[in-house]
Amino acid sequence: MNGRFYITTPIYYPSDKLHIGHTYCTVATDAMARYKRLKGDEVMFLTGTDEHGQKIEDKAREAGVTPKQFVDNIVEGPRGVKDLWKLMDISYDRFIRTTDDYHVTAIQRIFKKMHDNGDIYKGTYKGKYCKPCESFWTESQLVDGKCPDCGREVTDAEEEAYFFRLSKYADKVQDLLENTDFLEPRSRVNEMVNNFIKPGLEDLCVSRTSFTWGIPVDFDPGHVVYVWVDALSNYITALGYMNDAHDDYEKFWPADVHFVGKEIVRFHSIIWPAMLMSLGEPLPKKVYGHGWLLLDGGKMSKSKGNVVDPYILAEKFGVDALRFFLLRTFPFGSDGNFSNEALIQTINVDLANDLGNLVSRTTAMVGKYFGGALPAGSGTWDAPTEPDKELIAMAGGLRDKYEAEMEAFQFQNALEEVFKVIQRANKYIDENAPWALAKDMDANGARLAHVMYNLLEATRICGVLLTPFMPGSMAKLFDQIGAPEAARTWDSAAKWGALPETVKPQKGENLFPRIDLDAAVKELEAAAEEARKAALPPIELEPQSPDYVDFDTFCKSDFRAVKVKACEHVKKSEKLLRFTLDDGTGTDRQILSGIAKWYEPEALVGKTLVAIVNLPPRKMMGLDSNGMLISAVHKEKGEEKLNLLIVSDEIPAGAKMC
RNA sequence: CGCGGGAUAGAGCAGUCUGGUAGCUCGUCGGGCUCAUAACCCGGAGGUCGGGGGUUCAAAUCCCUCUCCCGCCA
Repeated sequence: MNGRFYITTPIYYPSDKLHIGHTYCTVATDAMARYKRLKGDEVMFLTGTDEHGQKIEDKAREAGVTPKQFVDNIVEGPRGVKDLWKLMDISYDRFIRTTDDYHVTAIQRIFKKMHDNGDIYKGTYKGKYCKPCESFWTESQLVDGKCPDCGREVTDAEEEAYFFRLSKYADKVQDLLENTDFLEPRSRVNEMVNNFIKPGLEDLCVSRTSFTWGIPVDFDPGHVVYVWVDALSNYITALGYMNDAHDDYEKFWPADVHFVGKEIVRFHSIIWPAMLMSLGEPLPKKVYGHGWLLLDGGKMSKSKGNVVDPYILAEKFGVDALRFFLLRTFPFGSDGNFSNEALIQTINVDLANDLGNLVSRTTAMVGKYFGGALPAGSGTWDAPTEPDKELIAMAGGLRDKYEAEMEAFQFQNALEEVFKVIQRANKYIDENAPWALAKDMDANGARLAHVMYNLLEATRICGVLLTPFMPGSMAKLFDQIGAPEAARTWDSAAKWGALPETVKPQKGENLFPRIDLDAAVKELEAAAEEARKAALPPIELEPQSPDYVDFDTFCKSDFRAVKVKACEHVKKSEKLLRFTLDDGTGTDRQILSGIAKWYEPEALVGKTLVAIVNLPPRKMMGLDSNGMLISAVHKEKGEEKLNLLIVSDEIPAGAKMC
C-alpha cells in the first residue's frame, strides 16, 4: 500500500520578494505532501528558486551587488524565500537553487547530451531582436510584430545560438496532451494545443550570448544556457540526475505531479516533456495547472500596488488560518478572488465558530460534567439514536470521501466534506442537550458520557484529516481532546472508536480566536497603503545602454518631423491610437502607437511630432503601421509615464532630424 | 469572427464534462438553546441560472447567436 510520491512546486524567480500567489501554490503542494506522508508514503517534496537570467543580472546591477549576492539575499536573507516557507510551515524535503554547483554541472551535462544526440544544434539565428530587452524572438512569438515582453519595436538581427529540436516532438507531445490525462485540468489542454501546437511548434532557442548570468555552455564559451534547459531540469537534477550530490533519481523519478501556475503550463506541458523525450527519460505522471489569486477581479501586480504580502497575513491571523483559507476557499484549478474580508470571514466561520468552538464547548463540558475524564464504557451505547447513527456514519465515511477529493487535488471539496461533519457534530450537541442530561447524572450520566465520547471522536477524525492543512493547530487540537499518537494516524481516521473510552481532554487556549472584521480590514488596508507608498521609487529611469552604437547604424535611422492630420482610437484596442500623418512626402503616413492611455486623440491633431519613418511596416490589430512615434518614457511612483516628443510647429513636415 | 476564461438570490461562489426537484457561505427576517469563542441549532424571504433562438418528454447543463466583464493582445 505504501508507495513513493514525488511532488514539486515551480522554482520561483527571486527577482523580488514572493507574494501570496507563490504562497498559494507552495501551501497546496505542502498540504499534498503532508497528506501523502500521513498515508504512509515516502514523499519527496521539492521546491526552490530559478536564479539566472537577464532580469536578475539587471536588478543586481541596479542594487550595486553581484547577481549571486542579490539572489542570496532574496533566497536566504531576512524575510526571504526560505524564511517565508519556514513561517508558512512548509515541509519541503529539498530546496534547489539553480546556482547550486551540482545543478550547474548537471545542466552542462544535460546540454551536452542533447547536443550529442543531435537535438540541440547550433544555428544562425535570423530573428527579431528587441534591443531594450536584449532578447531574440521568432516571427511567431512576436505580438503584432512587436516584442512580446516589452512591446517595443524589434529589428532583424542575426546571432549564433543553440536550438532544441522541439518541432521533432510536436506530434508526440500533442498525443500526450490530447490522449492522456498528463495535463490537468482538462481545460488547459485545448489552450495548449490550439495556441502552441497547432500553429506549428518551432525549434527553441536554448542559449544566449547577450548576457552572462547563467550556466555557461562548457564546450562553447560565450554561450549561456537559457532558462528552459536550466530551470525545467531542476526537477531531475535535484534528485541527482547527472550529478553526485543526490542519489534519488531511480527512487523518485518520474514525478507524480508538478504543481504549476497556469502561466507556465506551456513550458511544463510542451517543452519539458519534449526535453525528457530527447534525454530518453520517463515523463512526469502529471502536470497540474492551478489558477491565480486575483485581487478585485484583476491580476495582482506590482504596478497596481495590490500585491498581497503573506507575511503580514500570517503574522496577523496565524499561519494555519491562512493556509486553510487558501485551500478551503478557491477551487484549485480555477482563478479565485482574494480579499481580506473573505479571509477573515472564513477564519471566523469555519475555524472559530464551527471547529474551534466545537472543541471548546466539548472539552469544557467534559471538564464540567466529568471532572476531565470520561468514565469507562463511554464508547458504546446499546440503543443508538438516529443522531448517534448519523454522526457515526458521517464521521466513519469521511476519510474515503476526503481521500477521493485529495487524490484529484480538489482541496476545497475535501475540506468541505470535513466541515460537513463538524457542522453535524455541532448539531449533535443541540439534539442531545448535554446540559439537560447533566441535571440528573444518576439517571443520564452514562448517556451523557457517550454523547461526549461521540463528539470527541468525530472531532478527532476531522482533526486527523485537517492535519495536512493545519499541522500546528491540529497538534494542539489533539492535545486538547486527549488523543494519543495512535489516534492521530491515517488508519485511525477510518476507525470509529480509536479514542480511549477514558479519554482526558484538556480545555486549552482558543485554537482559532475570532477576528473583528471591520477593525482588521481597516488595519490591513492601512498597512498595505503604507507598504505601497514606501516601496515606490519617486522616479525610475531606464538604465543607459553601456554599448556604443556605430555611427553608420545610427545614421540609418531616419527621424522626421511629422504633423498630425488625424488621430483616433483603434477599435477593440485599449492602447492603440491610429495616426494619419503629414511626413512631407505628399502621401499620408499611417502610424499606430500604443499611447491611448496617456493621450486623447483629439488633443494631438495639428501637433508636430517626431517619428522614425524607415522601420519596416508592422501589422497591429490588422492595420499597417509605418514607423514609430518617439516618446520620452519614465516611471513615477511605479507608474509608467509617457510624453510624446512634441516639437515646435515652425518645423515643416518632413524635416530630417540629425 | 485574435486566443482563453467568465456571467447562477444583496455579496462571494458550487453545480455545467455525464440534461431530470437550483445548492453553499455571508448578509437579512423569525424561532430555539444557554455547554461554548455574542458562538451553536431550526425555519423563512430572496433566483425567469446574462439576452434570444434551437434540440429534447425534460436544459443552468447540449447546439447556434448576441451582449457585457476579465487576462494576454504596444
